Amino acid sequence: MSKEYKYKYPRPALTTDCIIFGFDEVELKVLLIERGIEPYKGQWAFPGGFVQMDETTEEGAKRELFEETGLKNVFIEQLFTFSDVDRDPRGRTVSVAYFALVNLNDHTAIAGDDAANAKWFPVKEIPSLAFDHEKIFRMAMYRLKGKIRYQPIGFELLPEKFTLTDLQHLYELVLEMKLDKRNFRKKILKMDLLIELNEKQENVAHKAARFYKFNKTKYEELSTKGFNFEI
Amino acid sequence: MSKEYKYKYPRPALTTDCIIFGFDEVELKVLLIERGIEPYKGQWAFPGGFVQMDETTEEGAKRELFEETGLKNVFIEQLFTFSDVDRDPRGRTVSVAYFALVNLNDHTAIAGDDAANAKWFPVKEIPSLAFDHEKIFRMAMYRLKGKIRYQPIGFELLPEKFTLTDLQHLYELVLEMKLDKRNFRKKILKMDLLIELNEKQENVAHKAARFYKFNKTKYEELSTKGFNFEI
DNA sequence: TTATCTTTGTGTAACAGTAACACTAAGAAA
DNA sequence: TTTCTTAGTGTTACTGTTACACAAAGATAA
Repeated sequence: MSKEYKYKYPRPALTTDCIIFGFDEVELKVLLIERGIEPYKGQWAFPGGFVQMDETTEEGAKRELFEETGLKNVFIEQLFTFSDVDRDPRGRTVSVAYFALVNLNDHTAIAGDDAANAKWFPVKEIPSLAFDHEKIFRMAMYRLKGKIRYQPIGFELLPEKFTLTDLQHLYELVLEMKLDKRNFRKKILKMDLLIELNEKQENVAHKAARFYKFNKTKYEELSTKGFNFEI
Repeated sequence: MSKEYKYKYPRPALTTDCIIFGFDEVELKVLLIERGIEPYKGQWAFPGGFVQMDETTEEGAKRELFEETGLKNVFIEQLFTFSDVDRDPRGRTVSVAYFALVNLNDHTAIAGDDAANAKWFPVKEIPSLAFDHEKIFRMAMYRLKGKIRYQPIGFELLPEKFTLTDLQHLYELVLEMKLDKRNFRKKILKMDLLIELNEKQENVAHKAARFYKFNKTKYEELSTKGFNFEI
């Protein structure tokens, strides 16, 4: 039966949208879904859906993320709430957007590889998007760029073990600027937040680089004491 | 007639809350409203209300702000969307919180002075608050503190004309730390964003300080060219 | 009219952090 | 064994930050 829920005053529909950034050690990508129905049928959009009555918007976004990628326990953060009156032609809809960061190499079977209508797009090759999702995307990029310098969120995009060159490349990619190798290493190592592993690259046609991992526990300890991460 | 609006799926109610910071050259304050009805009757809460179908959440927050303070054209910014399932005992309610900055000296008749149930509280003397408003308040304070260093939002709290000592006091108050007078002046003047006025304090029992005003136009020009404000 | 009080307004030197820059070492492939 | 590619490392100049004290202005009180 339809039209079951009645209210004294009209209410906007409430949805979440999830901007999922993925990094495969080469490119920064976002996950888009091809819409199968009108409006905007055939166009690409961020995964998202209605907020249920028994979940917070963050839980809703995590649920969507899991449904689309099979991933749990990934970094997720509220981005912004979009509420333009005409942003959805079907009727008044307010959307709380979240952005998530995942690594594309650790997890072999992340949706988009199999799901026919989901695909990872390099952030430099985004097609035109449905609804106000281009606006949402610009904001997500801006936030990522601003945030990566002051919070150690870059590690969320890298695999557990990474080389300093990997890390530098990621920063160069996101910040869209070249960084000096020696200065970058000096700075990041001085923070003393990386654990040097007794492991090196294998099967590379040059000197093998050492692997490191991020010391999250130490970071959390330090940041309660007022330490500020900064690249 | 009631229960007029019907939907196929249940929808949370959508509200805005507005954390209005005011500065009177001595203290930093926030505007609170005493609730006249249940739930939380008699307790204090941030002004807010339901989002209408023909306005964005930001327009709704501005409308509330105008209704409570009579102020228009003040600085306002989205803070966060709060969506805990049980945050309102009357039923599922999601609230988009905004924070606003106003100066309490420029405008003589700002609500709270007359309206019996609205009052400015120094941020160090906030009573216990209704709903999840204490959580909202903590977040607003944290945001203000973080943001004032990297964006020239402090000027929104000061009158048009202010002395460098006023500005320094505001920063000391918000950042909760003492700043060195000479270094503070050097830094702020080097940015070249203040216009030195040919006007000094009057009726003060000591050497009169010069007035300055913020060059907003120049800041906006510079920030498009990549300039970053920082104290 | 002079002394006192309060706050304004200013410079310098030590120090810390940032930016610029090039070569040797390792290891695979030819 | 030579070549190729990337890893890994230090020093110097420069820039910005911190720490710090006293004379000038101007109202008020003696």
